Amino acid sequence: MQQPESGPRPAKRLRTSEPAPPPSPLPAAAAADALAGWSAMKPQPQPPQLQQQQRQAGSSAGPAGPAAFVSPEWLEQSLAQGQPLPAAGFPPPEEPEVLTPVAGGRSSRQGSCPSVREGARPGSRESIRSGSTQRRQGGVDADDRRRWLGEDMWHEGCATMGAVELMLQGVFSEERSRQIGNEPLVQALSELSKYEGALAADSKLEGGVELGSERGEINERALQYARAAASVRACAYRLCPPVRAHQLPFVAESTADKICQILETGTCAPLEFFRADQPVRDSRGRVRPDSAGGATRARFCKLPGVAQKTAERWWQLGLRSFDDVERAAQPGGPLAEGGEAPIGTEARFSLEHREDLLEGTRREEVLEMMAAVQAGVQAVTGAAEGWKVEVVGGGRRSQAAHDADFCVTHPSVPLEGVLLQLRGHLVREGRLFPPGEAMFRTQHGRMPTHIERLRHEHLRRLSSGTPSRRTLDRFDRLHAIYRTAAGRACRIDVIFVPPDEWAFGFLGWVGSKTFLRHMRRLADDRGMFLNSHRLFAVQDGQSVMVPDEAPPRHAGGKPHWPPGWAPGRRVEHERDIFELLGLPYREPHKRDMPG
DNA sequence: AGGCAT
DNA sequence: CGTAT
DNA sequence: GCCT
Repeated sequence: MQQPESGPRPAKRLRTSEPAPPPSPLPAAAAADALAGWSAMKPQPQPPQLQQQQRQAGSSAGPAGPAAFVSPEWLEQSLAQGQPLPAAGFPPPEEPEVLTPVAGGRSSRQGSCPSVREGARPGSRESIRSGSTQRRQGGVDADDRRRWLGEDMWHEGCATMGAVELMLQGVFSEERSRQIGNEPLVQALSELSKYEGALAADSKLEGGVELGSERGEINERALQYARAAASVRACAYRLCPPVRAHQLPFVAESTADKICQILETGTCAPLEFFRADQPVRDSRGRVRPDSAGGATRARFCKLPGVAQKTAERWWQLGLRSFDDVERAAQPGGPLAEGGEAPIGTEARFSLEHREDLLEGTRREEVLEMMAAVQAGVQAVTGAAEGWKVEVVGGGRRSQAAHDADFCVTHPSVPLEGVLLQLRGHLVREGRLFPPGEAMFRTQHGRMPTHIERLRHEHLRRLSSGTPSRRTLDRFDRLHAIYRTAAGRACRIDVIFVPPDEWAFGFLGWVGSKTFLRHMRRLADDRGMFLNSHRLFAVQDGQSVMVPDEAPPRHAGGKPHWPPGWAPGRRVEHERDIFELLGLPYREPHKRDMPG
């Protein structure tokens, strides 16, 4: 079948969509009932979900009584949300506020908070629509784009590009965002994303048909909060209320509301409910029963070897803390061998060493591990010179990281088999906890045929929209637990990248995850396919490597060599990939889009 | 309404 | 089911 | 939940 060489490709996934469920009971009425029923503290006939929520709110986090020590903000937000909020996030008025709205941004050319515009009231239809004549793709008009990006990053093309490309013009540095004053807001949105992400295992039952449990399905709320958090991190001025919908990319009505609440009170309803392990409500005001336990489940997910399904399992067993889990894993408990949900080897180890593993990896430990990897590859290959061992992952983007990631290559020594030798070496040296005791996963031997497989993957995606079955890269890799000289346990990843794929592998392993999603979406928009191995395009129905076999594609999918590029030039550095995609280069510490 | 990274 | 950015 |  002949493939189109340019232009938008067909719909990616053919979903069998069920007819929409009948409209739910009036959300406003239900919400009013819930609040009235709660504040009056009188038992009224109600749906079981509401009763459950009230019990939880009253017993754990709710205030002792409606008239006691609640702040005006608490009352206001509870009314706005149509539900009583946990009181924890609403300190009495004399307490210092977490976030203090301050007029005027450091980088703002306007000299005052640019969100305050003449006449427009926050959140009103008037203010939302007022800029619509100017608005381009991405929902954000040119003036707002320019203020969001800042003068240094702004250029003419920014006025009309799509939202994904616009985002990639930004600078994503936690340090910069902190200096501007937006980092507390970034952290709040990122926290929401993590709670939503921890719930991703929940299967949504609609019309009796299970949705969202298929592999590859995503949690749209987690994704959206991550995008919004990234957008705020790149914002060049200090955000202060009122924040309008479409004032910055990936922030529309719903998120703008939450941002205003966070800026005014330090928190918002879903955040407080998640923190209190209570179920949150969807945008239509309906309780999402599967969202109970967000904070506890997100904490469980931090253990290596534990993800959404296991965390949900533990929550449903009534486990509420690591101590609970530890007790349940004792002989006779539900998580013991022969129990109803036996804990895995990796999770058991992680639980035991949680103090080490949850603390994260210190700088000197990263350097210790890097030296061990460097010495290890030299020892097992006998090649003393030429090894390149680079810190990647969060440790490359910033100082703080939960684990240590290393990309390894050599210009002439064949990498086949080196991973297995290194693995054995580090175990013999006592530096890695051995298999059977802790996380110890390796992938090897997938490299020899990987390019042809990637081409097929690319074409299959293009024609049928079917996503690849396997989503991780094909490099030889090791995921394990390292024992430092001081005896601490640290998560370590070692990835062997062949020299001709170095730039792609390095880019893919430096991340961040959210940054990569944006880059790969942009490649897709351009009719290309980007992964940790290569950049591909389609030509004559074939998948071809860019730039080795074909020029990159630009807007409209047209083949076009960027300045400085011509047939024969190869990708050597990360910067080359940015150029082929038509993006401004960003150093790793400026790719730190939060997740 | 379809798509959301690989 | 968990693994990576 | 936001963008196209």
